Amino acid sequence: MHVSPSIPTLDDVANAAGVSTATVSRCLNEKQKVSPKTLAKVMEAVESLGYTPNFNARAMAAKQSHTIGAIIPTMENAIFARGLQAFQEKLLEKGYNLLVSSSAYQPKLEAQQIRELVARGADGLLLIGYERDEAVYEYLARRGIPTVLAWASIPDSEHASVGFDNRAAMRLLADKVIDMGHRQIAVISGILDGNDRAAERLAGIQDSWQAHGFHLNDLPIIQTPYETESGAAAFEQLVQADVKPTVIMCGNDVLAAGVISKARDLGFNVPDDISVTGFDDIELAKHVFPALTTVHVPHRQMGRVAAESLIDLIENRVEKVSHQLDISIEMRASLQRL
Amino acid sequence: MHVSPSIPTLDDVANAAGVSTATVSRCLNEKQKVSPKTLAKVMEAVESLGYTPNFNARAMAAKQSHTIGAIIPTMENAIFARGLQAFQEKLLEKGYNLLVSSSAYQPKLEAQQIRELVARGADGLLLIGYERDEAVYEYLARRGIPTVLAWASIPDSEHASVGFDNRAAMRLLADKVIDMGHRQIAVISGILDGNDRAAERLAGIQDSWQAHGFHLNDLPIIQTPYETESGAAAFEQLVQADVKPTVIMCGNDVLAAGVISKARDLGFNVPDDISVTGFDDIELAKHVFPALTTVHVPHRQMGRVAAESLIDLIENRVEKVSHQLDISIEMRASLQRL
DNA sequence: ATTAAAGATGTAAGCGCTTGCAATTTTTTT
DNA sequence: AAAAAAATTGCAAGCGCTTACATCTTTAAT
Repeated sequence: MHVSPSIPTLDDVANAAGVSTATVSRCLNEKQKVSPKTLAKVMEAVESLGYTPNFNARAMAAKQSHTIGAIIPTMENAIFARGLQAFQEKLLEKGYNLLVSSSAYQPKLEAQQIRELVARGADGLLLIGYERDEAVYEYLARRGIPTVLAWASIPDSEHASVGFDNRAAMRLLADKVIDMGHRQIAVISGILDGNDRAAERLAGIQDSWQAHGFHLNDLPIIQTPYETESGAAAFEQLVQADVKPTVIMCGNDVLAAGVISKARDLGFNVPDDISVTGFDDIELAKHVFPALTTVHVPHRQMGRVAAESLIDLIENRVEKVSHQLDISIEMRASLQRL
Repeated sequence: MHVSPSIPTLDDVANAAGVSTATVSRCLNEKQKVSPKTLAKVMEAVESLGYTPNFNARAMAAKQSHTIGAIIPTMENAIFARGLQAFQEKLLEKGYNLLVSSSAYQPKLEAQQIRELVARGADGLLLIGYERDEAVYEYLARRGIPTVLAWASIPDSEHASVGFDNRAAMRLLADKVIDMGHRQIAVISGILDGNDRAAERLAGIQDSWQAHGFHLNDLPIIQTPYETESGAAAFEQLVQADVKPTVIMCGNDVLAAGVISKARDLGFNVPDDISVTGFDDIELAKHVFPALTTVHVPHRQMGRVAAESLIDLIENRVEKVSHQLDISIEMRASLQRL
């Protein structure tokens, strides 16, 4: 005869220890409210039964889950990995758990995942960027879910955020590129639709371009998904133009890696024949050859600060604040003076 | 006056639609048991109230969560990203959700996360590798939690698994290396303790080495964490030996990327001066220069198959099976005939 | 038209936990 | 030693949902 594996509950522990369930619950959650001897008695019962609290029941009764949800556009490339890891570490340290899902850069899917995470009782949410349907923000506000937007910063906003100014950062890099003598710039951008970071970065290049007295019509731009293959394909297309670019500025490092590989395949020497720049400074950037000139983003710091801000929001109900982090330009071999 | 944001419940919907909560529940879960007109009525109420079911309550009442937990050693490098993304996609397709956490390669932490996920009501678990405390397996068995082990395969085991033979794969690569004339092999392995994949891979090299009549004492091995920096440091150490290696075989691509970078920094030409091999064939492998010879692992397929197996286990209670996937050797420029 | 079968809906008992309040015990104060 | 205050503990009412079972309608069969 098969006895189904019965999982011990609070009741079982209470019986074993000869106390009420309320007391057991207190032993688990507010030790200071319980006498040392009962605590010992109860903990022993917990041990011997191998009791683990049922999370769903606890969340439901306590109306809080000690869980934070994060929705990132993708797990597939390293853009968010490092920041998210730091985010999680900080959360664990503070007694929270992390639920991750990925939206595949699809706003619809993101909205759905937000509902999903809220339905799961997430105490707070980490979202990437700020551009999303107003209805989503309304939903979050109505539900009273503390939310932090990361990887972007919007100081004047009604939302809490931690990130950096994508536009100013990219402009800084573009200024440098132009100062180094480049006049034929081509841009490989991520898909702009629904991705404010990509849009800001492109705008940064355009800012610089125009500030230097050039015309937007003379700035070739290709929009393509954030994948190395796409970067490679875009490069192939760009170098067939009448006026060859002397530098390719990419919306992120992943695209740039694709460009560098493809350039070599096609017989270009980077940076002698053509320079390349990226954005993010993911690990890859140091290891492609030539090493990639890029914008260094303090991912780990961003993750940590985001975690702290979010928990502040949840626990202390502090005002929403925006943290603006500093970026820096990482000059490496892929960009050369003309 | 501030009205706290009150979240609509099943009751609210039932009232609004003029039916019982049971009926609303049926509309949401088993439409076919409800008449078309009530369905319409209820759905309208759901819409207008903006109702989202409370996940915790549902999981508790139904005793199943439609949630799968996965614990991976790290999110930080790309080793697991691709497989996990595919895993998630397949799960979503089948109506399941994924909860991810990372154990930082610490068995203790992993055990804790397992309990955590089980407490959260995970219907099943995806774990990496097979080497873990027997107590963990007992716990899982007692709780009756279907579990699939991935990134490793253990055909003769009592556990369901989907993966590949790390040992045989690495041996295949080592055979190739030796066949190409290399006699001075040095190995940079991941930390063996608590990481069966790393151990198997090392064993594969040793198998080949001995099969070719060499002595284990002549095979330098450095154990180090799976990070590019560690790979670089290990390389620096290895090339200071009396007999210089002609090839460095690395436990994974991340280590190998570190080696290639460092080698260039130190003035070595890869592969003319020294060859390098990796394992995994992550994206990075194609984009380092020279491109990395490595073992190609079908990560996406592994993720998909793992998802399917796990769901089979959960829904149909089928027997545990092991899926052994085929790997292949990806010959690229970093390995050269001697 | 009568009865049986099938279909739709409602009733209510939990699922395992937390927590306000009341009851009890212990400690402190007078 | 009695009274008051403080510290422990227990009681029991939910938290929002699912589902076995009972009840009521409708449809099919005789």
